[in-house]
Amino acid sequence: MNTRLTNSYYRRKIMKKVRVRFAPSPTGCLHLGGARTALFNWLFARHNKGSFILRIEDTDKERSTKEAVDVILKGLKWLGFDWDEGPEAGGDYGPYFQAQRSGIHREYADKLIKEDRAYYCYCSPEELEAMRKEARENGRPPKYNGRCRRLSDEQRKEYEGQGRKPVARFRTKQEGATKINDLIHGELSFENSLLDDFVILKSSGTATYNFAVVVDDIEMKISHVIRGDDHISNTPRQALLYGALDAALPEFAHIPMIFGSDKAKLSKRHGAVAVTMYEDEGYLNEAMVNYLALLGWSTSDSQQVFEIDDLIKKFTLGGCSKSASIFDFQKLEWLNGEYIRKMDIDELTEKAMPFISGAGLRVDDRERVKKAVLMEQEKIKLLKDIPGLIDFMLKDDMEYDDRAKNKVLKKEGAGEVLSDMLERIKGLDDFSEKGLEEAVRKYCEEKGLKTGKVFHPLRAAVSGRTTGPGLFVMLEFIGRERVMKRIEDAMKYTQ
RNA sequence: GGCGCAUUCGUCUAGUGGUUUAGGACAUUGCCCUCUCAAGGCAAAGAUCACGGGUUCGAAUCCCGUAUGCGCUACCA
Repeated sequence: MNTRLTNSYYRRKIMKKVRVRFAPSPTGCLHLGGARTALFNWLFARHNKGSFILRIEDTDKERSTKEAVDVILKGLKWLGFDWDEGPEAGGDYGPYFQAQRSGIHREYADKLIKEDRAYYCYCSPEELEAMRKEARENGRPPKYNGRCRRLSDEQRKEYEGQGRKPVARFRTKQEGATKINDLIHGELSFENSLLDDFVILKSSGTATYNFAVVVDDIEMKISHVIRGDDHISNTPRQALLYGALDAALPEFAHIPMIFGSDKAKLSKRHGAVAVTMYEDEGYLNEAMVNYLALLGWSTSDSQQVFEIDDLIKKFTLGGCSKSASIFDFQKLEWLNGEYIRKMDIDELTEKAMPFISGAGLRVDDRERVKKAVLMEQEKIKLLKDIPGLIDFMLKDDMEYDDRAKNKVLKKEGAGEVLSDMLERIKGLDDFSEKGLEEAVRKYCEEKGLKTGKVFHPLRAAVSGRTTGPGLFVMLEFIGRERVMKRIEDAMKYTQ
């Protein structure tokens, strides 16, 4: 076999290897929008057997915190998005904290300066502000006016002498247009003349966002940039930098944003925004991932429920929509219920435990808790709901809700039914679901009563509510002694 | 202000020139099942495809305007 051919084939394979990254800035928690961006990147990587890289963009030293990094990592782990390279995972293209890459950024900037594709600018923030204000007042776009574009050595020395610290600006070419092929939006075109000489290195010596991403994406051999469409307008600037740095452009895919119910950007107002807060609310990570995938992505058969492997198998960027979507809690809850219903009872009990004990219920008899959960499984939407659904079965004392007290127990005949039931239950040989049902039905028959006339007061008396699990399983579970005591207690509400 | 992106039932969406009286899902309403609540089954209601022009025998689908929303226009990311 021809070696050269093999090499080029091999190289092409390498070049084609999918490498995507999720690059959050640790200035806040991992919210839904970020989680969804992470999800699409992760799915794309897994679908294509590529690498998913996590890079922390902490160049804004003012606002970045270590706590935020931890929260982001925790959120990603909860959702199950494992990363192949990044914090904790390591990798060959580190460091994965952008702040630690400033040396690399500066090297690239130096190269641009040397080639005169970038230059130092000594204008102060005040001067720039005045410049913009003046431009605006005269009806011109507030672009940088290029004052330091051609500085002589003397001028530069003079500024330095004044103690001015320069920024580095990219010499943006003003002719032509920059075209970007976006995998979701198609061809995007931008006039270069609308761009100004943007800053690539701040006076502190650290890179700006637009420069740092490009350098890091080149260095990390990122093949596809999948990010929120709020970055579309940044893309031409970045594309120009790729060109100046003589690097091949990655593929771009800009995914739509997620809004709250008021069509505004998601914020604190929309409730639990940190992804980890959904865990505390009793959402399942599988449901969350499934729902997030449904926001802005779909298959042509409108499938709604996806196991994670199915999602990986079916995910393509072509299935992404272009327009922003509104986060719908009701649908998330429905999906959560779907997953809870499908869940193995031992696993469900395990996940429910913290919520149950957190509500002050006794959990030492695990089998008992499990049985109680099983009885209500089909009804659970959030894990958080569980204590309220089963507490009357696990506690000795119990309260009567309004409907039970005033509607059911007050009904005519309820008192008589209850005192009869008390007698029969006392003398019942087989206090089991089956035995109870037989006895109660027999009683109805003898008395010529509709089953509802008996079942309902009995349920209300024993559970204190009008809804709940099947009556007879519930009675068996609660136990003869407590059932009898509760019936006695309930008689005081009857007329 | 300039530029960019978006616009199909309340919400998420299918749809890529004729198979569309615009399909599905959540939510809503009704019926069935049933000891209750759920779940499940069935059904209804809900979209003049943002608006206005074109192109075409024919447009939700292509083109051009307008409106609205969002984004960028920072030494934030």
